[in-house]
Amino acid sequence: MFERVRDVVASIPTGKVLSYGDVAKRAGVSSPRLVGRIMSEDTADLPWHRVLRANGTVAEHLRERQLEALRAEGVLANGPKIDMRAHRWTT
DNA sequence: AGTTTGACTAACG
DNA sequence: TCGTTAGCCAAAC
Repeated sequence: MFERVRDVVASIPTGKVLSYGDVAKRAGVSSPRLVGRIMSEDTADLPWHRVLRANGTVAEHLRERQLEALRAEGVLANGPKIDMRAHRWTT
């Protein structure tokens, strides 16, 4: 199931983002916490910065890197939060 | 085997 | 808009 989650995250196009809940749903896992936990263990090649909370914020220990990475991909934050409505990956 | 802990979310106040 | 509560799964103690 970890592979499933990783696959979903890896398939997020540059400039787009997903919430943990979205990733969980796409990956077919039961809880968004799983996604977070999985990524905390193994983010090796994943664009983990493209995954944020549903409200567009991120955990503090990641926030700086997160925003920096997203900024580099064109997902500019209007402050400490990301504009999910604009950048949410919808297919 | 039971408790604690997270890169979480949705619902309430 | 921000803090709290309850529900959630798997790993670490």
